[in-house]
This record gives sequence, C-alpha cells and structure tokens, in this order.
Amino acid sequence: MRWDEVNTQICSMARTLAIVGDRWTFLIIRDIFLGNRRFSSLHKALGINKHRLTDRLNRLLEHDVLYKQCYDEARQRFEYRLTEKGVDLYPVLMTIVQFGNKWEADRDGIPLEHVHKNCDKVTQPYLACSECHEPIYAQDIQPRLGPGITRKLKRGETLGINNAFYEQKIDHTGN
Amino acid sequence: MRWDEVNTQICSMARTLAIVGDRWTFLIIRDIFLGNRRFSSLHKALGINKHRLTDRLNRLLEHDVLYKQCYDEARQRFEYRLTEKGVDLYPVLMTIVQFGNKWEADRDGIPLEHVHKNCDKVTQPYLACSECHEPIYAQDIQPRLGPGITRKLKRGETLGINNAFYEQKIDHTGN
DNA sequence: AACCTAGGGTTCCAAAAAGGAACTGATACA
DNA sequence: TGTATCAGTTCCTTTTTGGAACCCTAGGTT
Repeated sequence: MRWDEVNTQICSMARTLAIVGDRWTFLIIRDIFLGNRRFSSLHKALGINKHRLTDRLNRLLEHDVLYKQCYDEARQRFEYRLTEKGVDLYPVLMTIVQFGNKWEADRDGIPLEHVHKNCDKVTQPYLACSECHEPIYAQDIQPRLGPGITRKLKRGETLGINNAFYEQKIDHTGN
Repeated sequence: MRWDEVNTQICSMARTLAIVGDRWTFLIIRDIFLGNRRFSSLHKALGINKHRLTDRLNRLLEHDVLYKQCYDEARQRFEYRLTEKGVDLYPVLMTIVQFGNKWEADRDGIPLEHVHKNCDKVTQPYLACSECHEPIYAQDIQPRLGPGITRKLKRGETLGINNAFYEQKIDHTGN
C-alpha cells in the first residue's frame, strides 16, 4: 500500500494520520498552538524548508484543520489559525508531550510545564472515561466493532486486506 | 533541518515524534495493541513492505517501545510485544482515534467502539487534570518553562534556532 | 531423498518525498 | 534609489519509500 491510500482504510487512526501523520505536521500544529502563526516565523522556528511548509499548511487548510486570517490588508499577509477541528487535536499533542516528558526528557527535567488555569497547578493530564470518569488504562479497554464496520458488513461490503484484524474480531465475537 | 536532527530539540513532542512520527509506526503499534504481533501478519494486515516493516520494528526495539518474545524455539520465531514504555503510548493512540471518530468517520459511523471494563460502557475518553480531575480544554492550559530549559539557560547554554518560541516565552515571563 | 511451504528477512531498483539554495514579486522603509 | 521583509515558487540533489525478487532455515509431504 502506498501512503496516499491509507485514508481509504476503515480506521479512525489511519484517517487521522493521513492528515497529520507525517514528519512535520505535528510540529507545525504545536507551534501554532503556542502562538507561532506566520509563514516566515514557522519557517525559522522549525527549520523546515519553505516548499514543505507550504505543502503542509495547504494540506491542513484543505482538511479544515487551519484557516487563514488576514492581518495586513495592503500586503495580503495571513496568519494560520486553528479551526474548531484543529483545536480538537489538542489532546493528541498533549498526550504526545506527556509521553515525551516521561520517557524522553534529559536529566535536566521536562522542557515545558502546563499550568491548568482551572486549579492553578502544574498538570499532567490523563485519559478519563466519559461514562464513569475513572482513569483509562489500556488493559481495561475492550475494542469492538462499531456501526462504521457492521453496517458495511450487513451490506456485504468487503473490508479489504488492511482490515484483517477487524475480520478476526468478527470471528471472536461470533458476528 | 533534516529529520534525523529533530530529536536534538529540547521538546518532548519532537523527541517523541523522532521515534513514532513517521508514516507507519503508529499503525504498527495500533496493530500490536490489537494483538497482531508477528512479522508476517503485520506485513499482510498493513500492506507495508517488508523492508520498511523491518526498519520500523527495529527502531521500536532500539527505543525500548517493543521487545521480542520467542514463541518457537526451534525456528527462532518471535512476537513483537509492547514494553511498559510502549503501553504508555496508549493515550496517544486513543486520542488520535477519538479525533478520527469525531471528524473523519463516514456516514456509517465509527469503525471501532471502546468498552471500558470498569463500567462496562462504550467510552469516549477525554483528558482530565491530574490535580483537580476536571476536563482539560486547550484554552485553560498555560505552558511555561520547565527545568529542562531553565537549567540549561542558567548554565548559559543556547537553545538553538528551533527553540525560538521558547526564547519568546522567556521574554514574556521576564526570565 | 527430493520437493514444497512458511516465516522472516535482504537485495535491488524505480518512484516519491524531502532538503537546500536561488529566484520572484509585492510592499515598505531609509 | 537601494535595501529589507514576507510569502512563496523553481530547480535540482539527496533521502526515504514502495515493490518485486531472491535467500535461508526448519518442518512437513511424497
């Protein structure tokens, strides 16, 4: 499979990664979250080449993760800002940072701390259950087929080679 | 900057992405979480070519995200399993899936649901504060310099071009 | 014994993506 | 008039991917 076919998978991860799953995109979004919103300053801060940066920003615009806002009418200069969809990537960035803080910090400690304005303390966010509000641990989660797959199966559609593990799950649950 | 220099940044995101931030790695880890642990079945399920898969698995072994466990002594066959560090990537995968479920599902609905064994309900995990246990929203988080940066600054080290936004923050906070 | 198969790779080569430097074009500033 | 900045675009080189074929070992088959 070529990478430009990944988003054809019936998998929320694959589809998300088709948008943000390359070398630079997360770093660009990180900088925009931190207030670094202009082409030239992204270029300088990230050390990404301009051609690549143009590509990535355009892709994020296409996928409605960013939008352009004019800040200088005369020169037609724009800032790249996060849409509602873009802001929804925040938990992804935050969990990546938490992982890095725990496992990849050098002996000086973590680079950035995050103060939760709600309680005014340095926070280390964790995943909680939307239903019981307890922390989520990997071993406590049981994946099962959702309508995005079962409806296609009922219509007799094939899930394709890349969804072999979904088909395994079908056997397990007897569906 | 070339990609192999990204992990030199003083940034937990950059360092994490240096391990998992390429096209395939997240999908490999997803499959391993789902129990797809062998070379050939990863190869088939993902449609990744073998050379690439070998590369990626080796990198994950080097970074202690996976370890190999023998399941056939005679033929020296191994399964790839998640280490404690690897399991700590679960929140990242889960938030990526949540994003995809919300924004990239087709009209049939979400592909996989996640049952929280603790409460036996389908859960849509959210980020909560480690201190006050309230949900975390992007606009309620204020980043600030942590010891991983302030200690380097006290020693007079340069943070390099790619940390321009950190240096901006120093100005803002008067440090 | 001779042959076939599966698992887990490696090698080779073509195609795609990324990196780097130079160039453009519009405006502003000295 | 000359210089600088911003936001790209062009051109070319290097690196990374993708795909197919090949290799080696152990085990099973005829």
